[in-house]
Amino acid sequence: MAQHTDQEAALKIASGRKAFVEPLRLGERLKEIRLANQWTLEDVSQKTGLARSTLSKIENDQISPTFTAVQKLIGGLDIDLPQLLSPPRQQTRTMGRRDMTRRGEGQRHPTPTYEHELLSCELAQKRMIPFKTIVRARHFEEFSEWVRHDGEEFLMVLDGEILLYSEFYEPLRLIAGDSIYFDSDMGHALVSVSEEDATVLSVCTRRENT
Amino acid sequence: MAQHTDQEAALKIASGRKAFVEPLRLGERLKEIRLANQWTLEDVSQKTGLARSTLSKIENDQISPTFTAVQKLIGGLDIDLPQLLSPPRQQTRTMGRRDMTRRGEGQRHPTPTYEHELLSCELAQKRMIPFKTIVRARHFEEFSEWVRHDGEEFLMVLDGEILLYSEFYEPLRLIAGDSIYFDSDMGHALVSVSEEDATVLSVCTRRENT
DNA sequence: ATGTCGTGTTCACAATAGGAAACCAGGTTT
DNA sequence: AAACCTGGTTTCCTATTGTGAACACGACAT
Repeated sequence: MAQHTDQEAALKIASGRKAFVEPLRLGERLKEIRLANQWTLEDVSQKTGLARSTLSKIENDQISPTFTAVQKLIGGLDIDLPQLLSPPRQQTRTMGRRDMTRRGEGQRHPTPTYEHELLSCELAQKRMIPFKTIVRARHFEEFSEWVRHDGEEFLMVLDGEILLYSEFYEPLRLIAGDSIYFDSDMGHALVSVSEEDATVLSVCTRRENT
Repeated sequence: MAQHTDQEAALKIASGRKAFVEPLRLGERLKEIRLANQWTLEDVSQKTGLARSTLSKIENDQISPTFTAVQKLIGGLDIDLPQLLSPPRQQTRTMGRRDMTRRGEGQRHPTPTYEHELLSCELAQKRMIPFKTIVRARHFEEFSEWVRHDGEEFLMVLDGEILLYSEFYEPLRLIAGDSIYFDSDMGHALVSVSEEDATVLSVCTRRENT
């Protein structure tokens, strides 16, 4: 973790959170694709409608293309985003990473209804997202709409007692030690029903990036 | 002249089924995500480092964000491209399964060193495997060899105190409330060091089907 | 009322991306 | 040699993005 430029560091501080800005060699990748297909800049220009010069600058990381430009690229070259962005298939498993979080030392992230504490957030590129939550909500009405996010979620009540509302089921009462696993794209919402605000531990699957 | 047009048409058909650039309501989608998480423009600004005004204009499709801007978005909000771009991703899975396990009602699975209790084991085809463990081992020597399994593991100490031995690190002392995330193909082993046997909650990723 | 937060939008300007043309190789042809 | 191509880079200049400040609107106080 010593490869941070000042700008990246500043960004981290400014954003207050992780901001794991991956290198994302988009230009490099584009060039790869172009050469792999033996296309010339002019060819690509024809296909995409972008100027030769623009393409050159993108490949050399001299400019950051506009999103419309990216669309023209993926449209014109008939590729898709993942293909453009996932050249670094490095992923090299088995590197033995680890990231420990002491009690209460996670990154706190308050909302009106929940108070989240993200755990192990030093580690990017992980397949699960663990976090502890203090359930501040007391009534279902406090939620403007269902909470939902792609993937699956596992949840265990650590303290207190909650009511789990979900889109397709009756509300479920859970006390400390109880746990539940569910598809998190089904709307859901938690409220505390114990005297003190309940706390739960959740683990979500991260969305697969193809 | 006509030939030129034909050529272009042929090119389109050959190279791009999606010759026309789809609308791609990126702004709309961003707003969805923002509201779904009950974030304000200012919040998102903090998280991403982009100006409030910029975000507003992006949401209202008044500008096409630069790719660096998009990166800041996905980085700051901890989402990924597909999530940002695929609003119609709904109704794919959304089957809303769930599986609840009351405290102590999981499937017990004892070993000499650990006493596992599998949670939510009614549900097949899930991406995570949650289980609670009573750590009976008291000395590292009780393990004949490293525990290791493909994927990643998240672990939180529920009661007591443990020592986490791992292949590439010094032993780590964890007490109730502490948590850790690690690549589980790295050898690991737990021993209780508190008076009573410690209990931990673990969640493992299931082996990928690739 | 008036004030003052907090949220989202709209200025006006600075920063930067996109495009046309000029430029610079290195090959061919003459 | 010089006169071409051809593919890639660089130089302008314009169009657009990105930003801070000002603005408008409500909510909620005083």
